[in-house]
Amino acid sequence: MLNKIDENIYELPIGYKEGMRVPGRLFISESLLEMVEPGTIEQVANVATLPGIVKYSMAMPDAHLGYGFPIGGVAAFREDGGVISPGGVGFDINCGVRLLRTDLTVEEVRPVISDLIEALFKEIPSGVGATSRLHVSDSELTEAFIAGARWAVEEGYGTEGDLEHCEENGCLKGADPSQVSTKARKRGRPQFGTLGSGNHFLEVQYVGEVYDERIARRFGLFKGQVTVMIHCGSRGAGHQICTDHLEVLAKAVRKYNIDLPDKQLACAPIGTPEATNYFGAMAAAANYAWANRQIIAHWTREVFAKYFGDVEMPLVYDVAHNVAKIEEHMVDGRLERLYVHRKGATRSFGPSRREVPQDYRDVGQPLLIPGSMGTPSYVLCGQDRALELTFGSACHGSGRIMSRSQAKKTYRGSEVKASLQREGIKVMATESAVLAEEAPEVYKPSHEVVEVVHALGLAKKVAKTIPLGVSKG
DNA sequence: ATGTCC
Repeated sequence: MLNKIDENIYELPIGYKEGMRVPGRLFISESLLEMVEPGTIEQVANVATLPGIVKYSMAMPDAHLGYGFPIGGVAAFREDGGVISPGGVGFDINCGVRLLRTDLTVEEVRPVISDLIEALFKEIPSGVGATSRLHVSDSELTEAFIAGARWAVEEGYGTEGDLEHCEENGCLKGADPSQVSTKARKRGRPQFGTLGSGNHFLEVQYVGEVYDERIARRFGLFKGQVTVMIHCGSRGAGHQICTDHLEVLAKAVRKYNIDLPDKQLACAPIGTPEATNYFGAMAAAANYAWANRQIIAHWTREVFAKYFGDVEMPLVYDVAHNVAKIEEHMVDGRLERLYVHRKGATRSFGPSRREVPQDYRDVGQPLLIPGSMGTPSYVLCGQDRALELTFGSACHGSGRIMSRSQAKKTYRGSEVKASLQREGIKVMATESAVLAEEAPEVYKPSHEVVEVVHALGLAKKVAKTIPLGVSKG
């Protein structure tokens, strides 16, 4: 059924499932493919049946089972005849990663890592349903939905330079706060400026290895340097927005007579009110997430300032790995406007794209690939080759191989914590169960995932960061 | 991921 067509590329032919409009493509190694559940392959095939899908239904090497679309899925739809689907974005709209760099070295930070993590844990609220020490009014929330990270910067959280180093400058155009329900606002307002739970984290790390000196220098990275990685999304706001609009889109599927192999692929034709309204609400959630990461980054800088004085902590970059965006891509020799859905997939634009910030333009955008808790993360650089293969996309992380429930049965939080402590990694979490759910063993090895995208030329390895301490939900 | 089932 899966045909190997090249090294690390497998194709799922149109004939695999009735209704497929395009083939499926998995960008994955043989050994990682063995870890992919059959259901995930099925989801790749299901996405290929959606109206207006262009080229292929794609899966990155960290692919696993998701809601409707696989996590690690990339699908692009033409404006004329295509659809937009919340399943292709995910519940945590604009879940993403940002990386701050410092001019501190691992030798300076390691001796105080325990206190530093305790301070970060205290200052940056985390956990399920955590509430913020920031109190925004309803109109301020509306402004954040519209302006994203810029709203936070204008409120004094961070600098103009931060915005230049955010994907989309930290703001998706077309956000429509009128499509955000009262319920979503009610959940999102008190959580604005919180980390969340699950695989979300704030990690103090250091650059353990540099693979490409020239690009690392361009990103401001050097061996032994301390960095901070923040991984979080749109909290209850994005979750509620997704839930609300799934309900509307389930009806739209019947209204517009769309034949779906799975109800979880609920969608609406681009241009219909249902699709436009979801897109407006999704953009609002994406902007909330960017502002959220911006606020958290600011508080992180404040904590570092207490310990290390007036330390500079520029933003290396901020990537969105759960989002749908309008982008121009070459299709059969023509430039077309496409709705690119990346769910658990990172944009990987090389030098030829004007979306890459000016100071990275000659090398490509940074990609931030978090490892699982206690394992290395990677900084990659976008490559033009990705435009040919994946609409300019690559992997987003390690990818789960064990369910949360199974992980809780298999591991104990206290033991996971002790084992990390033995490696010198300080861990703080609101709930011990989260540590069991996020045990390093429940994820695919991140280095294997990164090797595949590097070998395919989707993104280039630049540096590896090693955890010193982590604050979690 | 998520007020982990209104």
